[in-house]
Amino acid sequence: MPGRTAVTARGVDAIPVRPARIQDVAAAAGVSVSTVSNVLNRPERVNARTAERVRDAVAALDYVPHPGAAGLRTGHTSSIGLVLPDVTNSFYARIARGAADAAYDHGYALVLCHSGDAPEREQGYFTMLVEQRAVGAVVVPLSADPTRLTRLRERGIPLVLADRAMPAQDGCSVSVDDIAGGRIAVQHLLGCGARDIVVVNGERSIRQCTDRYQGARQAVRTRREARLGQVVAEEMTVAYGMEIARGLDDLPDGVFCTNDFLAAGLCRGLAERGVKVPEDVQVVGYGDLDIASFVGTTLTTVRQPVEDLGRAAVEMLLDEVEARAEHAHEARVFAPGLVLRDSTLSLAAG
Amino acid sequence: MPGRTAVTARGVDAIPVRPARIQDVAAAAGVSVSTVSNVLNRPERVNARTAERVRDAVAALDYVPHPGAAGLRTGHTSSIGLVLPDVTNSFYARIARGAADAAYDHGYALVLCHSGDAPEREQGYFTMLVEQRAVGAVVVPLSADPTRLTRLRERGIPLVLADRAMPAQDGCSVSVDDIAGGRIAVQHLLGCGARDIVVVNGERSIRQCTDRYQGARQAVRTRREARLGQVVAEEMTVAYGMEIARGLDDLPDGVFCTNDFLAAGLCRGLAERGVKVPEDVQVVGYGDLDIASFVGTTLTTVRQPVEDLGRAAVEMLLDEVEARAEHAHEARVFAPGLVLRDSTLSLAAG
DNA sequence: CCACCGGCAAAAAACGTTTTAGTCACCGCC
DNA sequence: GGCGGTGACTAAAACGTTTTTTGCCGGTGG
Repeated sequence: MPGRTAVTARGVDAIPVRPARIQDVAAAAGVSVSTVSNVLNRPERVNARTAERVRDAVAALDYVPHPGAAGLRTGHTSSIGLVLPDVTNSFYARIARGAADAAYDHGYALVLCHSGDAPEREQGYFTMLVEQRAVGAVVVPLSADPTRLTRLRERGIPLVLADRAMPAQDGCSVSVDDIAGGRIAVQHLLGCGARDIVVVNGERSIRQCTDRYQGARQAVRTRREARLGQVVAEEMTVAYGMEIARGLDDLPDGVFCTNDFLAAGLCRGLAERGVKVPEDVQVVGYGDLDIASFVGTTLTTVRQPVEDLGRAAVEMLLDEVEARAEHAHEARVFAPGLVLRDSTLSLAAG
Repeated sequence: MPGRTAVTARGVDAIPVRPARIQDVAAAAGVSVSTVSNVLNRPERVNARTAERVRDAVAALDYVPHPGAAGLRTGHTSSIGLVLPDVTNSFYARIARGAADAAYDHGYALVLCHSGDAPEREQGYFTMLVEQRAVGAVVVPLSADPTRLTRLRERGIPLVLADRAMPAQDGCSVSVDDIAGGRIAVQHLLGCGARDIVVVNGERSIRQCTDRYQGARQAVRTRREARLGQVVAEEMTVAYGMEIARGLDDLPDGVFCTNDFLAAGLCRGLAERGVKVPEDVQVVGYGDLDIASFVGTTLTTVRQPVEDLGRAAVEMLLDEVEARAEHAHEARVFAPGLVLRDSTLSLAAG
């Protein structure tokens, strides 16, 4: 799709005014270059009156330091990488938002690396980050294989893994507690009176899926009379959710879908069969995607503090970058929460 | 939500091996520093055999040039800014993806600036970009007021506006042709047999909304017997879509909602009233959000080539950066397309 | 009166490149 | 044999900072 061009015009660029150097500021303030630098970086070392004069000059000339030059001298830049599979996926987008917020607060630039499910591109970004002398990176790696990350590691670029566990001696990581998530989901179903519960799950090979199921089992064990079943969908999509709804033989009274797409599909499938949600079957989803509040009967679901993940990742990274010696690696795990909507009876909360 | 810490460990960082400098390469290859530089930047100037030797040394030492130092000398970096209101919004996320792809292809780093609807933060990012000496920026500005962008402009940082028109003499811009979008949406309704059509629109102050309505009018004018009405929603949300469905007095036979949220809500509201989509009323949405394929009856909608927007923006920006003198500003407009789903009868396509 | 010190400020040496202006050897030509 | 040219390389000067070292000056304790 080449697009059409509406209007064009020669670029009449303004005269590109050369930005002020530190030297100019020094001259304007009648001090030496080093004094200016000191005012900017260690104000306590310089006399208040002089500092004042220098600051005036800075303002007058609209001086901004050249980070390249500074980085050259100090050996570190102020940019960090964020590499993730797909910005378009709302889960990762939320991580990105959290990371962007934190980076902004700390004055770092966040360079967005969209690996797009292509391992070679992920690798390409890694080398770009070492080229750029990025000071660290938050990464949601494409595969669990940790050797892929060695290139960064051995170049001395600190890493924080997001949404993937990491042996804590290797570095920091942030993730959501999926066991707890599964537990609160099923606890809620039990609290709403459900006793015959089915987990509609994704592939067993996905860590998140087995964790959520494990949490569900923990919850069920607390109730003598409750039973737990499981159905595994090939893919975690709306379509498979519908299919599973059609295939359910004896209807359970509660269903925990380990993702909101499955849950949405399931609800639709049940509706087609004339089964009412939540009167006949109560449903809990997982993820609190946009879709959860849009489907026919809005979904009770488990919400993950994803922005917090991104934010924490950046902050842990910067701690490592700035503290260096005293930094202790940490695998921080966040607690999910429950969002109550129409697909459960909500007799009890939690 | 503080999160809990599972495991911690002292950071046993690998000895931070100082990266090789160009000087080391020169020594290893037995040539001067400038020769190495020439091999890397203007290979034609140096003897093939020498170049070979240098390249071997580069590989052996795993040398990567220091962009800060290079930028210091050459005066330009290789990073560009992408500032947008919200990465989490799928429209902007798709722009980001396109931009990231293009930036990656051209070897530029894309720094993500999430302005989050806060004008002062947007401004903060602008100054960050000039500090960082970014070579240019793609921006989806928060407000139409162009004076906000002057800070970048007068610092000589080229800009490409995305999703907002811009006088072409001031710079490049990319956008989607919303008039065409409105037209094809309503043309489709007409083609499906609808004659009494209502546009469910957003605030008149939003350029996109008035454009889409204008397109709708154009389409209707081609049919003598067709009539067009308009309802304006306070906000373009699912909730308002439902409300409007409830309030419709004499049902039209076709509805064009200028965004998919409205359309989804409308469908739900109609269903509550027992009105069948598409048998009684045909509905077309706009935007092809995820939601469009999830709602009860999946939505026929207008799809915008958003990734192309992002990609084109970056490419136009880099053209301006690299060509400078010969660059001609351009306001590129992309054509939307129609996605056929269940909410229209699809007697005719397009 | 001297040595020393503390508080400021300035000079100068990096940091890792790119690029300009050579240097040098060699060649062909009158 | 001198002379201009050319091809291949190098020395050295930037680029804009930060940081270490040095220097100055007035005050203070001995």
